[in-house]
Amino acid sequence: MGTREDIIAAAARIMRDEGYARATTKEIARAAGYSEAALYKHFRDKTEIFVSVLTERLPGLVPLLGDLQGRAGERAVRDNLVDVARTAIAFYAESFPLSASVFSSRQLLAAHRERLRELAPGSGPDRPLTALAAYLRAERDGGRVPAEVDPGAAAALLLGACFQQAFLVAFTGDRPDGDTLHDLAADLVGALVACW
Amino acid sequence: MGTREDIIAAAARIMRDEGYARATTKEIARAAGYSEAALYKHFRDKTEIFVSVLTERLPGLVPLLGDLQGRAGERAVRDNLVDVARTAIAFYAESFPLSASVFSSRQLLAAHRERLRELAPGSGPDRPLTALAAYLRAERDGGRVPAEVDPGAAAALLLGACFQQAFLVAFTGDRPDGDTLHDLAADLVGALVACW
DNA sequence: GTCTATAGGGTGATAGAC
DNA sequence: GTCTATCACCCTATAGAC
Repeated sequence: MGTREDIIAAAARIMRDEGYARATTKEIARAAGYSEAALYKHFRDKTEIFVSVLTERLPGLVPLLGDLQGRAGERAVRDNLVDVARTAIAFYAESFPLSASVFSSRQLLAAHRERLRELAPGSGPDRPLTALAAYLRAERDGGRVPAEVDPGAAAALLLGACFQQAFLVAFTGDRPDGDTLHDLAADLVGALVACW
Repeated sequence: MGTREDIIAAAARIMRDEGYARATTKEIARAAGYSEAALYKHFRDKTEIFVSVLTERLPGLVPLLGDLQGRAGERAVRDNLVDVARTAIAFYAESFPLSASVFSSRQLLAAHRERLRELAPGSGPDRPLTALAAYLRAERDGGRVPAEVDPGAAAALLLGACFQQAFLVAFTGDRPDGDTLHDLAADLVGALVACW
């Protein structure tokens, strides 16, 4: 692991555990085992460190969704959706505190938005939504989902619910155990596909 | 408007427009037209100002939901839900940047959570969810919603989707016009109640 | 209740040696 | 590439006069 990666890893850990406000260059440098000056040899400024954490360290929800689309038709749609919901809640719960920090300053928000578009076009926060909608469309074309279903709206309902549940988890601070998580995911999917 | 209200109003404006990081005591005092010292005559510390903004200035989504429950049966459930969705998206879009700021520091998050429970018990971020679920239960008891519907899950789907859409709006920075908002709300509700 | 002034501590970022 | 040392600034909170 190179210096740059050390720094990003340290920054990610501090931001997650202590909050963005505590993630000063001094703290990051100390945790990474380098001097503050070293930070500035690898990153233009502090914002660049933060944006790098966000774009390079977040675990992917998108990969799961991508796989899913290619395998449309292999398993029951309902089971696939429960998997998606479970993964999404866990993913959002982990990434929420970090993503939310972006809103602590307009400048930071703008920088992040800009950076995201420049180095990973089309991988913004709406990416999971479009990926899930594409999967549902594929299943619908395969006749395994009723023709009347609106893939975009259905994806928005399911992932939106996961997003908010994750917010609640992050806010209250207690993470649900595996069973609770599964039940929650199953209930949401159940309500969504009630009459499919 | 008293001094205290002036301060809260100024703080709210700065936090919304500039982000929490920019909302320093100096800025707030300047914008409110008072000295920094005056802030500390009305609030114990800066956290108390922030929490006051959050609990006293956010427009109410809950009132609408409360009214709704009392009037179950008067209008088509679907129309009521579209109203709820529209209001919820607007509400969440406005409050998201502020609420998100809570995550900038663990200490702030803890303080806010604590304060919320102490001065408005049961009005946490899950309040709209329980209120909407109660409304749906009332309609279900009245036979206007199928017996198989899970009110809690349905509420989580609809409000969750609104929450995430609001996040996307806040993230990209462009707010949708009234028509777009209405269409979005109608699509979400349509997908939810497709077979009710 | 409000002010001015300041304490006391942190901050991001840079210079220059190795 | 990394270090030590430091700058210039900004932050929250308080003291004391009016």
